[in-house]
Amino acid sequence: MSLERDFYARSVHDVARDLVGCVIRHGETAGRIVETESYHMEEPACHAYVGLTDRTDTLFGPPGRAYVYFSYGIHSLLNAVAEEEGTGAAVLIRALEPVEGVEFMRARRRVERLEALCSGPGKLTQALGIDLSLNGSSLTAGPIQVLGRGAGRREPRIVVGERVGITKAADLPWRFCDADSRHVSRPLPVAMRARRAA
DNA sequence: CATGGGATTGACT
DNA sequence: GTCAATCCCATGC
Repeated sequence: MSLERDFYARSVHDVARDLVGCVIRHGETAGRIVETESYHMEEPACHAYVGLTDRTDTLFGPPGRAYVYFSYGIHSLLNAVAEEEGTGAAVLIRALEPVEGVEFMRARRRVERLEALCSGPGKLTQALGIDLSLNGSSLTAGPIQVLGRGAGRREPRIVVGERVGITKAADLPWRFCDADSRHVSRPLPVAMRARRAA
């Protein structure tokens, strides 16, 4: 049921789109992915743009591993390494819909609202207990697992938008959101702003 | 070795 | 809408 290496050894943009609707699990907690972004070494917003360094080692490694890095001195951000070994590319996991272990998430996050638990890349790592020590770990063998969209589950309706919070290559449409989810992070993509659920 | 920027969040005006 | 917290890592002296 876990996604295998071949799933990740493809165009990082296809991987990002196809990860929406999949379930990510760590320990007692799990959530359904509702938002991702793709990053590729040929474009300056990607950490791998600078080439192979100690930091980007994981990005250039084999597909199907976790790239976890620290942001703003506070947050761990989780990515799934994609494309063949030697190509620096990864999918940033930006938001989840909580599925399992909601009380663990509430305890770690110290907030109650379901929509506040995992609606951002720094929030979901805190909720799932993911930190820098998991950088380079396998997503196919664990401890972090990624499960495919179950058979019979609906195909998510995907809205594409511009990536969030970057200053370089900010116009590329490499953000993928579940159009029907209330757990997508702010700011919402333009295509999701007008329609408010009744 | 010193410096500065960043794929964020939460609190506040 | 603004802004600070806080630390890893790349770069440059």
